Parts: sequence; structure tokens; C-alpha cells
Amino acid sequence: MPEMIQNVVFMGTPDFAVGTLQALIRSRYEVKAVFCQPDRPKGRGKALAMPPVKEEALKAGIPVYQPAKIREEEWLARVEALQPDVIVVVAFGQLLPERILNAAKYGCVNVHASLLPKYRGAAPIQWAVINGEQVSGVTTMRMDAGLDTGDMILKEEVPLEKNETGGSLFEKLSAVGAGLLIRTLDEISRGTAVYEPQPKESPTPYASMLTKKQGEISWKQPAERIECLIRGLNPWPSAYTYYRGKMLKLWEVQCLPGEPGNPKEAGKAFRVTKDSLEIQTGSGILSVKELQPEGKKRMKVDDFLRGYPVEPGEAFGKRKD
RNA sequence: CGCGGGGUGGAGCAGUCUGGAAGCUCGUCGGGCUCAUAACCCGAAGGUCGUAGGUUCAAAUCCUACUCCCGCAA
Repeated sequence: MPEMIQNVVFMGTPDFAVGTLQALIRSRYEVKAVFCQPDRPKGRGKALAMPPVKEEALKAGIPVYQPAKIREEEWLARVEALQPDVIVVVAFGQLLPERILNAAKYGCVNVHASLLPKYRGAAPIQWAVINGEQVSGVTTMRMDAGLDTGDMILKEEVPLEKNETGGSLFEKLSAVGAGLLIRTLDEISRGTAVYEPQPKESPTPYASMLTKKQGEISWKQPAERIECLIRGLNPWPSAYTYYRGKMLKLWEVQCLPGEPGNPKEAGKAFRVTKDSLEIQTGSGILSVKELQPEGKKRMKVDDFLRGYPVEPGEAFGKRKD
């Protein structure tokens, strides 16, 4: 059987895409070029940093292009000139115009970190954790003009652990995605790929990009919801509240079952011992295990309590004293 | 030169403004009490106060430079 896919163009930017790029480089397919977002100022200083995908591509000696806007003629022409058999897109960060979608013989194949049609959008991994899903996964699809609405090709489920975080699921799905992409290309190449259209409507809200603001904890929420939010936003952008006017990030908490407490006191310290800090929520009690005061490092709750003696009834969540 | 917080016995903090004997809550070690204990009582060890220089009779504290950690912003 003739090899139907040889030349691949890769489009991706952040960490999540690196595993897939590596898998592709190791595979029998040839990566002709890599497209990613331009270098951006990053970190505390302001130094320009390369996107992770770029670093990886340079290591492998693959040409890298960094269009600010890929829909400009210059770039469209360049992609077309490469005459790719397929374009692999993983978290590229830019909407692809029609001409790119049609630039390759087998179109654009996207790796999406959810079980489509659930969690279309920019942050499917974290939203799955925030919403307390039992299972998520990765889907490959042939992109169309819509946002994550293309025909699905392969899917792999990944169960969520009890203490799953956005970060831990990210790692898992990144690895799964790399393998799934290769298998997807194999199927396309062999001509055995089955394209399954998605339902028009997604059963979940659009998984929009995460913002810092989303991390502010509303203590009126039930303990379980808050716990999921904290796990989902770990390690980024992280969930936080305020203590004595300063930001206090919560990294690890535990719901205390069967203890309703007094929901009217939501946000106040419920019970404090020398090594445990329990906070009242709108429904249930949350025990804090690991946290981080503004300007300080992450620490266990008992370390925190030695230096910051919390009074029972003291309120969390107020920005200023 | 993006904005800001911080580096004090093993841990988390106070003390710095207003220079003048290194402190708090824990931990560790030893002893005691106890049926027992993560509880309680008594005692002990452990710190060149991030680094270097300066001011001063005297610096954790004031000045200068450097370094490391962290939050915001991007």
C-alpha cells in the first residue's frame, strides 16, 4: 500500500503540544515545518521567551515560523508552498482561516484535550476538573471552520483521580494526545480513518480561557465545588482567597463529610487546632491542607498556623482590613 | 530598567520605622507525670539575623552594592 502521508506541518505553541511534536519527530512522518506564536515577554523581568514548541523544534533542526497573524497572505502562501499532506494542530492559539484548513491533502488534524463534543474551547482540561467530571480524555478531529466542531477521528478516555489537578490531568492528556495523534495519522494514511460528525450542540458550556479572576473563591459555594475549583486551577492560575487583607492561595483542601457546620458563617474559620484549619462554606466544611500567603512559598497548614495564628470565627475572603 | 513582598536556630513568624543583651509558636534531645498519649510539667542543645562593604562607641535594625525566593502584571 502506498504511503499516503509523508510531509507534515505542525502548528502548536505551549507545553501541551510538545509531547505530540516529539512523537511526530520520532515517527516515520517527516515534519517539514513548525508554526507557533511569536516569542513573548515572560517571567518577572521582561525577557523574551520562546514558546516550548519552538525550543523543541530548534533542537530537532526543524524550520520554525512565528506568524503574529497566520491569516496574512505571506503566511498563507508559505504554508501552501510547503505542500503538506496533513497539518497537525495542537493548541496553536490562533484561528485558522479557510485557506489553511484546505492547504493540506488531508486537511488539518487537531488534538483536543477533551471527549468531544464536551468542553470545546481553550481550557478543556481544567474545566473538566472544575466541573468534577469522572472521566475526560483526548479527541482527534479533522478541523472545520467552527471552534472544535470538526469531524472526530479517534478518542481515548482517561479517568480522573480523586485528587486530580489541572496540572496532573494536563500531563496525562498530553501524553495520551501524542500517541493518539500518531495512531490517527496512521489510520488516515492507511485510508481506514472514520470521520464521525459531532452533534451540533455541546453538552457542556464553552471551556473558555482561564483567568486569574476565576480563582477567587466564593465561600458561599458548597465545599465540593470549591474543592474542585482549587484542584482544577492548580497549578495555574490557582485559587485564592484573602486573609487579613492579603492574598492567600489555597493549593490543597479536603471536604469534611457529614459536617454541615453553620452555612451562615461561610468564609469564617470554623475550627482551628495547632495543625488543622477548617473553614465554613455555604454547604459543608473545608479543611485546608496546603496554602501560600502572598509573597511567600507554599507551605503545609501546620507551618502556616505557627506563624499566622488564626482565630476561630476569623473571616477569609476580605480584600482589606 | 514593569510593580511589590520577603530571606532571623530544623519549620512558620515577631523584632527593623524610634540602633544598645536574639524573641514567639512549634519541632528535636533529656528528664518527670500518666494505664497510656500526638496531652501536661521541668530542663537542654541549636542562630556569623542572605552575602559584601559603609556609617557608629555600638547594626538584625541606618546607607550602598550584590544574590536567592515569592506575589502581581504580561
